[in-house]
Amino acid sequence: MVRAPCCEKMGLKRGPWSLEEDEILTSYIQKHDHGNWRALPKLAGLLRCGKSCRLRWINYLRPDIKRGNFTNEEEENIIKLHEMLGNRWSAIAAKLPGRTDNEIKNVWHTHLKKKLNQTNSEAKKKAISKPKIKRSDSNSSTITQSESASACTTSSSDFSSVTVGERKDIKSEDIESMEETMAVIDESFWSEAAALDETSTDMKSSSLTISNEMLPLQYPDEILPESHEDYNSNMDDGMDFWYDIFIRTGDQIELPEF
DNA sequence: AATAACACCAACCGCAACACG
DNA sequence: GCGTGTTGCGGTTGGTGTTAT
Repeated sequence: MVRAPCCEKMGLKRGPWSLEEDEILTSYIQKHDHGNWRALPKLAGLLRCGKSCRLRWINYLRPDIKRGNFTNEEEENIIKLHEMLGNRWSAIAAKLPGRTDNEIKNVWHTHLKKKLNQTNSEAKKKAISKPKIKRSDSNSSTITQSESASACTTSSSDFSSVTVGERKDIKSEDIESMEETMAVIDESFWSEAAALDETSTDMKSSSLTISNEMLPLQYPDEILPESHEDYNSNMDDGMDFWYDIFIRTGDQIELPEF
């Protein structure tokens, strides 16, 4: 069976929809439901292919579509969902009532991708001056990057992982052990840390002790990569560096210059 | 004022998955 | 299990509006 030629070859109309066409399609679907999309245009009296009608209805005419700009909350949700699901726009749209996959895809390519890249490059710059971390326990030596890398494989529950430095290859077993305890502190951590440093009256040096109040800044568990493959795809999609220093409650961080 | 460059977004295309006989 | 038709999805395109030169 040969694929049916689409629209133009069949003498059907293409391009932007007129108000009249919208009205015809809307009133037909309201009366009869869409049923078979392929048969719909003929039944409704439209010179369009079924595919085009379906798209128009789903992305524009459906009554439950939310119009207007995306709120910050929606944008943040998209970013988080994209980290989790990748380019599965329909799955992302399913979590955002009133928004279509096409709209989300557009907003991702026009705004969020740039926004994320900008955020990452700023974070990269900040990461150049790495903070020193002092352990609060008996062997309170400053943590080095190699130490932190080895900490990756530990599953000690009182550790939180923080990212600092360039991307490294991480084995899938490392990911598994990290998933239980891993939390990534992102740019907001450093800005918040800086703000704390500025406002704190008893803080003489530019250092910060990790306290429980800071824990909510950690990445929520549900947006961690589900698999090594997901992890890699996230990395390829702009999240191209992770800090790899591990901190825990009570640790003291000497903050970099801001 | 003209036009080039850029940004946005609706619509299209091709493919894969699914449904059904 | 296979062939065919339909639907849904993600990537891409191109028209239009806006901003910069």
